[in-house]
Amino acid sequence: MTLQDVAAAAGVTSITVSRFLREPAVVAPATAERIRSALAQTGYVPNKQAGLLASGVSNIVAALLPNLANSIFAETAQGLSDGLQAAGFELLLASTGYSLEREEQQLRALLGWHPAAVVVTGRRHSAGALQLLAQAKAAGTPVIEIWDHHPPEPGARRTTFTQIGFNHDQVGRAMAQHLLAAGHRKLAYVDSGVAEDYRAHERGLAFATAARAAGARVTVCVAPAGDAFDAGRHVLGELLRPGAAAVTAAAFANDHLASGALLEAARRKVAVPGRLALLGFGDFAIARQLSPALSSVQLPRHAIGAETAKSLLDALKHGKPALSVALPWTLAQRGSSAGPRSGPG
Amino acid sequence: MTLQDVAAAAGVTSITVSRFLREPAVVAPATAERIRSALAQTGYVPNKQAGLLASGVSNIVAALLPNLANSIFAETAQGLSDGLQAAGFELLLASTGYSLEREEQQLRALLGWHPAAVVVTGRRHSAGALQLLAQAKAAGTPVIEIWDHHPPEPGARRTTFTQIGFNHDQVGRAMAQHLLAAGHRKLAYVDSGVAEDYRAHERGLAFATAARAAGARVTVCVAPAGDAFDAGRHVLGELLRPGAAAVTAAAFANDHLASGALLEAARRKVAVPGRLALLGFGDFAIARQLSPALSSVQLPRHAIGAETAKSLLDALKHGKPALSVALPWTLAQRGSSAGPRSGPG
DNA sequence: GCTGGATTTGTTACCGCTAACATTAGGTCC
DNA sequence: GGACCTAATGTTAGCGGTAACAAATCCAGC
Repeated sequence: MTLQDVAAAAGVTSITVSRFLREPAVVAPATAERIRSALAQTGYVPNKQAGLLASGVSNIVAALLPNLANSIFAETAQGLSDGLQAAGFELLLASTGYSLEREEQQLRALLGWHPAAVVVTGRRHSAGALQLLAQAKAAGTPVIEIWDHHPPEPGARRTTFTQIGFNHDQVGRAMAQHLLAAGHRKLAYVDSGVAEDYRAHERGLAFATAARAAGARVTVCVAPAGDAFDAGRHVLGELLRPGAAAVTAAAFANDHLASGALLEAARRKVAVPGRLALLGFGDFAIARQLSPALSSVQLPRHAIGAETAKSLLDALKHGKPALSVALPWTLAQRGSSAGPRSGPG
Repeated sequence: MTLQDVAAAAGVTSITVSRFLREPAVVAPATAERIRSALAQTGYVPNKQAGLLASGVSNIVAALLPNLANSIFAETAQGLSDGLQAAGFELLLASTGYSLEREEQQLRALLGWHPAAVVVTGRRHSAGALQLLAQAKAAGTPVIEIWDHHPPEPGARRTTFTQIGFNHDQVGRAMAQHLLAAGHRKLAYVDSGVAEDYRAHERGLAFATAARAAGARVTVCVAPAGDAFDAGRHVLGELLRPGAAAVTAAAFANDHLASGALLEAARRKVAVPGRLALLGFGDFAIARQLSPALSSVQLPRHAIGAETAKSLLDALKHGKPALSVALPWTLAQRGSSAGPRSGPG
């Protein structure tokens, strides 16, 4: 079914149907009616390949996220999707599984659709991906890095892109300060098992640096791969092992790990926060349901997507580059790290 | 950057470059080398719109899921994606938010890409969507309905499509039988707040029918909208309210609701399963972490996607229609509904 | 009744790529 | 050494739509 078929059925030429579809007002009422019925009768579905190719304008936004299963990025995708759909844009999603190599592959595939804008997660990319992005930016395609908002590294000589997200160093420091303020001096940071999640690693680094600067001792450990709850349970066991350096508070790379630890603590009848304070990251739905409720860092998950869509649409409309935005986050103190510490440190 | 530019840089015509990209072996080694360097130098990215339009073959599979944020469908998407990517197909994903109207909209948009196959969730569609799907099927495009595997309804005269999933009536009956076998005679089924999730509703219906047939009393209630854990907590309060009909076991539309109820029971020191047995659906990661662990129905979440990809690729390769598949599920008995009931029913 | 502008529809070329066929170059065989 | 095959590359047309311009129709105004 092509425009030609519809046109034949309506007794006009294809361009008239094409016009009717894009701007119904410009065709005569009688013709419009004939076209409308021809359309209904043939069940015509416009071919986007042909349309985009001919018009040269794209209404596609390509977005790359580490994964879609995790609620953390799914909400961002939702925010993006909502904002774009309202403006008539189509969202092309792909996931990288936290692998830079896969990111480059997927990016190459997505660019083949000639998107109007490109959204990638984070500011670390393979050399090839970086080149593709720089090329896209040079060609006037807005490129936005989301989930990060960091100043450019002094040494690095690379193209910079619009960033919409927050500063993970700041979050790491805030997590340390929160536990320090409660009187803890023997801390642990539990990194995620996903080695390529450099943002979690950066938070850990900032956490450790800030805590050590304040005179605290920090143990950094890495959660095992596999189910994150189980990994958290396992880590709790490690932290409390008799031979291990005693810690009184632990911060985690994400709420799944922290929840696992919290549940395991309950099972072992380890007092939280009395014996061990716990602090998560991401504020997943389960976090506030546990008892004690898990303290966690609330992230602008949806806002990152919504803000990106807004910024993108603005940039496309006015031809100006999109502006970087630092979005707010908050550390929600709940039972698992409640109040200043009273017992012996 | 078009093929022409690359061809000019390599001193050949565009068709030679086009051939090189699709089948490098057919161009002379010396030419191949020149093309390779021209490719690298220009940073050429092929235009898929043009390629698909010209060749008339599509490597796109369009899939519609209720949502992506929920792990239940995200895993299916992952399974689909994995299987298709390996075969060189691209997955075009869209979500419907459980709305038939949005499904039709999205379907219309996706069909504009002229996909090689279409995947939709469930067997209930709007009249318009049904027409589009029938039309696609008539044109030789495989259409697969996932997450359901039910015989066609006797009265309905509609095109039937390949189904890959499981029978929700069976699951509902099994859930009832599980609780009946433990001696429960006062049951409740807690439907999800998403009115359009007809699969949950069907399970509830089958649950109630089977239980009543066995002489049990069944209360069906609907969880309030909003956070599913909170909804589950709320429902538990309702079930135990003094005025309410006493129930000794409750089955839920999903594990989030059930987990909320389980956590609330713990908070209220209501014995589970002693005073109230709980049974979820979906086997979310959190389910087995709670104590008592939540009994739940384990679903072939990933398998539905993987099997669909396999079936689809097979159908496309051999031109035969894809085969319907009923995938296995199991009811995992855990602490929340453990053992035959001993106390007074 | 004719002119001139507005309204409506049509014609032509082209977007970037590929299928099908055409051409050229290079080597083999008798 | 010319016919003949093979390998390598080029030419032409067209995928389904849209932009830009051209033509036809209609009506107001004098």
